[in-house]
Amino acid sequence: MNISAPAEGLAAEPKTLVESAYRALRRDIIEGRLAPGEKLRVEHLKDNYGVGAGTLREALSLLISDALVVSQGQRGFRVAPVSLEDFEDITQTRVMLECDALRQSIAMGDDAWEASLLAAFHRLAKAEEKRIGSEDREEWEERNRIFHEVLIAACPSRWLKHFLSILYQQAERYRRMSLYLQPIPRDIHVEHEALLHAAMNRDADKAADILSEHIRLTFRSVQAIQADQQSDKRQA
Amino acid sequence: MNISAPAEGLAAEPKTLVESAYRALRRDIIEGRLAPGEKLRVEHLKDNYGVGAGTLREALSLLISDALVVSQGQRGFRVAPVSLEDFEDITQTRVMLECDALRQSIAMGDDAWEASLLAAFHRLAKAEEKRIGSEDREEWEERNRIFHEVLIAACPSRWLKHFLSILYQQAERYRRMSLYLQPIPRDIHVEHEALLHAAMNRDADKAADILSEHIRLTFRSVQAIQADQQSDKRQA
DNA sequence: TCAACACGTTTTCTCGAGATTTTTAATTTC
DNA sequence: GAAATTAAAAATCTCGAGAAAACGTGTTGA
Repeated sequence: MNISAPAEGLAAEPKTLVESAYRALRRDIIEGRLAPGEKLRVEHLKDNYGVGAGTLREALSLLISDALVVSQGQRGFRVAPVSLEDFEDITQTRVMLECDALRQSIAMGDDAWEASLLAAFHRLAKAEEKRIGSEDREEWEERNRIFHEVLIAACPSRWLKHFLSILYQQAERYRRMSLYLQPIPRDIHVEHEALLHAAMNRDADKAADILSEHIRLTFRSVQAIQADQQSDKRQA
Repeated sequence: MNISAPAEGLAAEPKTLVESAYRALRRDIIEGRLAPGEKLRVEHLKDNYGVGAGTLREALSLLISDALVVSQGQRGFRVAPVSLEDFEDITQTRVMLECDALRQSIAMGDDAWEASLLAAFHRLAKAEEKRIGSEDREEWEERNRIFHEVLIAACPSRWLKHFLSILYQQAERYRRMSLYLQPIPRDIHVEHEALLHAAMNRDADKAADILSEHIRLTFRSVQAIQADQQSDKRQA
């Protein structure tokens, strides 16, 4: 995720094979098709993604920026491992940065920002309705990301937003493990709605509180799932 | 700067040519030998660094993680541009993150941390003495980096420390423009000493205040230099 | 004078093959 | 039987050459 990437996720079409392979790999890692810790053998993967070895190596190098891939000189590439400890760190860091960014955004957002926030919420709500029946998760994921992005869009700090985009991506890996088997009952739509209203009312304290809880709840869900799996193992 | 890099900057020897080229390029960018905004032509640079084209491309891809290089598909690589606006953003973000990390570090640091902090300060002080006469800036730069790193070393958040290492590197680019022509009189040794004592006394509020000022002063120095250059231009 | 176009040059992007290093497996030795 | 040694196999790392795109220059036409 380049810091100079176009804002608001209006990702332009990939112009090079490196870019295509980078995106395909990123998707496969975030969505779990490439398992955490898995070895990424260039000679094997280059066929899967239809590019040369050098091109694939370059794509993997780019994924190191996002901390989705790790490399240890002379011993190749691996999918970045996951751990509950890491997700807790991601969650806490994200709460701190995203609340700060949200406060700045609420303080500085203008009418156009309010309008795009409403629009993003509406698109998300529509996807939430559709999501009930279908398994079209990707659309909801995309719109959820954009809603969170627009919330902090009026924050003027490019670096804050850059770091948050990395953390969001990291969190998505974990979130995908928990969202469809909800050990903690939650109505995400209601959470988003409360967030929207607090932001529109320029109530920074309330918005930050809701956002904190919103982010932390996902961590607790993943935590609960892991606890379940642990006790399952013990019984078996 | 890989997040899984060994802590405390005990950088192991580079094991691959990619790693060597990466470090050489990073150094040349931070120290200004490769100018901000400059085009990085692979065919030309590969001779300078004594590696093949593919290898150099990979090194450049790694530098994108650090936001020291930017690329626009099909139009090659460039050294990341600099601007006062960007440095102000870096400064503010760094103040927020580094103060938070420092508070956590002070809260959690044990005896071993205190010892390594004293040691790092001592090494820095020695380098400061030597620096008066000589032009051996690199040693001081390295020890200054380590002192700041050790200050926050006891903070348990790997992500916070990862982001801070990126911001520190960015700030170093700007700092190198200002430190030897000091438009604002300052005694950096005294600042570091006050920081050390506040940390050793576990006075988090005071330490955070000093650190904020310490980081902000560098920004004001660069700001003053740019203002001077502007007025010089106007006179000429 | 300016804009648009075409051509040649430069640079980027991409691939496949060869040299090192790591990993695996079998063999030997205590 | 276990540890150490050795050799084969696999994977990584590296380079140079060819295809595609961008850039600069000079020409043409209104």
